[in-house]
Amino acid sequence: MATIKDVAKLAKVSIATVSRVINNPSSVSDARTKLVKDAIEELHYVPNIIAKELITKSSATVGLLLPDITNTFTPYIIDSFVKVLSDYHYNVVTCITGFDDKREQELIHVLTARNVCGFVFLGPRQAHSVNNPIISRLTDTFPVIMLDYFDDPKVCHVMADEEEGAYLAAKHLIELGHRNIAFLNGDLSYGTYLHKQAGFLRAFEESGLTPDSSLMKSITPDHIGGYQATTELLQYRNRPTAIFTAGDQIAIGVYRAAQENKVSIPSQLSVIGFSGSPFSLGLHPPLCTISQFAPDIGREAAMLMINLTKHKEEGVKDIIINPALLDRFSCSYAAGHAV
Amino acid sequence: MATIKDVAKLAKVSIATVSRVINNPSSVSDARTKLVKDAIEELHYVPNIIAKELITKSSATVGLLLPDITNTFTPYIIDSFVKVLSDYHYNVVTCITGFDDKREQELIHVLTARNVCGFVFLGPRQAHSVNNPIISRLTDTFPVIMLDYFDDPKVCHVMADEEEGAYLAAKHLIELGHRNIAFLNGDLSYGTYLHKQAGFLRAFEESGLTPDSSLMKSITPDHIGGYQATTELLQYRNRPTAIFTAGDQIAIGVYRAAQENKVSIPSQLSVIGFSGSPFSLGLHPPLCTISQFAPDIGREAAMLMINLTKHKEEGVKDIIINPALLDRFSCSYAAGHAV
DNA sequence: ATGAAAGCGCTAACAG
DNA sequence: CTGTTAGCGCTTTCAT
Repeated sequence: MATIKDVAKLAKVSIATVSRVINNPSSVSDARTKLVKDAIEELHYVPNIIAKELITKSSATVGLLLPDITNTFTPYIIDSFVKVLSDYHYNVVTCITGFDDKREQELIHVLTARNVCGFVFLGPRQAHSVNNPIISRLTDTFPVIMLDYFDDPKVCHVMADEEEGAYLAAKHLIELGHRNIAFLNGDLSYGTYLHKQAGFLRAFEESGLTPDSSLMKSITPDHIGGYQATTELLQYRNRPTAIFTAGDQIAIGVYRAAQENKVSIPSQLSVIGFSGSPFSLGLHPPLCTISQFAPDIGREAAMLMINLTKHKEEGVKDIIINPALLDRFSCSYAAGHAV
Repeated sequence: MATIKDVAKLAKVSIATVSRVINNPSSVSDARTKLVKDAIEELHYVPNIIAKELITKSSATVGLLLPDITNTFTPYIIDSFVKVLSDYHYNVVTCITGFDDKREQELIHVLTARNVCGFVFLGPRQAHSVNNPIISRLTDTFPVIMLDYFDDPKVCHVMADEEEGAYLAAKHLIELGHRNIAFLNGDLSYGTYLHKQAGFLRAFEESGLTPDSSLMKSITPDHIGGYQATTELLQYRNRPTAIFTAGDQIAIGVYRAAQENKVSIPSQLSVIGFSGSPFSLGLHPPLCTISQFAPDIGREAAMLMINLTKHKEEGVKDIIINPALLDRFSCSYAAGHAV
């Protein structure tokens, strides 16, 4: 790889002049500018951004940490996040923790050593993860953006109001006349599932109803967990007439279990998912779901990081996105409900 | 952020000694090692990898370029790719081109400037993309790994034999007695779809059969394209008894169209997908599909990159993974076929 | 075993 | 307008 020295030598100018035609072209005479540009062309010279950042003490690389990428929600956030940042000439180093605390800690360390300008954490995080104090301390040095619940006023949040989303879902089912409503949720040690539960309960409370706790389950939040739980639920004497799932992936399993048991959606079983990934439209019938507007989350997180770093915008800023009920064809009135 | 100087000052040693306790501990006395380690601890010192790489002229960052991440296949490759690389202390800068040639070119340029150690291209690529010559020239300086068809002996390939995969799918349907077999494929200017077509045709040729070209369609390779095409196909007088799709996503649309038209899978319509993403198991009935073993592709690509950079392994190496038919419940014998 | 000094590729005063 | 010089954070001879 050619360096600035090689260019300077070939163009018969000093390296300072080369640096100037790249960073401050107006300060160099036309004649020398041409000389330098020709040399750059000839040598296929590409300035070393790393070296530049070393001396300017800047960085345009953001570290993105996430536990899992193999779901239908995360990639949509990454998509807009990465695209917006690259529009502004930022790079993203993607790290996958696999829900492993030790690994996450190492990755945070490596990203620090790699001179990132900030951190973004995407995906479910345990309220009492051993790394949470480390992340809190990170805010002394870097902007930290959480795309999830995290209880520290020094980190920024960009996320949907998931409590409200779950509230919307439960309220919708209650208004349709359902009373035996199952809730297929994840592990409550994660903030996301805890808040979804809170929203679910709030809808019941508001209606003066009491949820059947035997229908509220903590499962592995994927299609397998959804399939197993639904298969069980359909045997219950207080069999649910509606199921709300903490993620669209879970709903896939619900659909399969329902179809295998010849339970028709929505006439015999209403289903609402959570996340609003496009593929939920591909199910039959198209899944009613709570959209978190993944692309918006990614875009807003990217813009916030840019403001926090480039414009040195001060003050912690939280961006909370309103979730919305995407009413489609997987919900209907409960049997016997007066319309 | 503390620097090596700060540590040296606090430990009252030279910066060379600090560097040694980090990189070559055996060459420093126990007493000074402790002094330095205490100072590192106290200052939360993290060595700047960037500066180190600048001087050692090394790099452990690989550039990953892909057109689209919002599908059910790509994330599985990224998952294993990123995880294996981080096990070996490599980082991955992820860039999304959005099928935009200009953007891809800029991203290649930026990654070069960011001192990556190599490039990986993941996802469909046009056989005559304007950037292909640029990528070819990249091989003069960097290892380049293609996770797709690319016609240059200087780039490495890690991918499934997709021609063989399509052949397997078509052969399976033919052996089940199907003759009216539809093929929902993508744009043939992309190598991946062209080779799938070749495999499809080979199976027919081998059986002495001629495919019905009116059943071979180039569509947008997602669930919407699959839905639209299938809705049409089901009106045909030579209505297909089986459909092979170039991707699992397309098959989602096929399922929906079939269900809406009360066409039962597999008894009235057999379906085979392509890619083998786990979610295809969640469909009802579970989708028969050609697995490309995405996690293997990611892992092998990562290991190859490590060998190419760390061990300076010479010679271009291609790793071709055998696809496999995952026979599940979406295919059955053609009506009237002798069993 | 340890420190001084040179230098990776680059920018940014400082002279001229 | 242009070149010289110092130095970003770090490693690595070269002496001692």
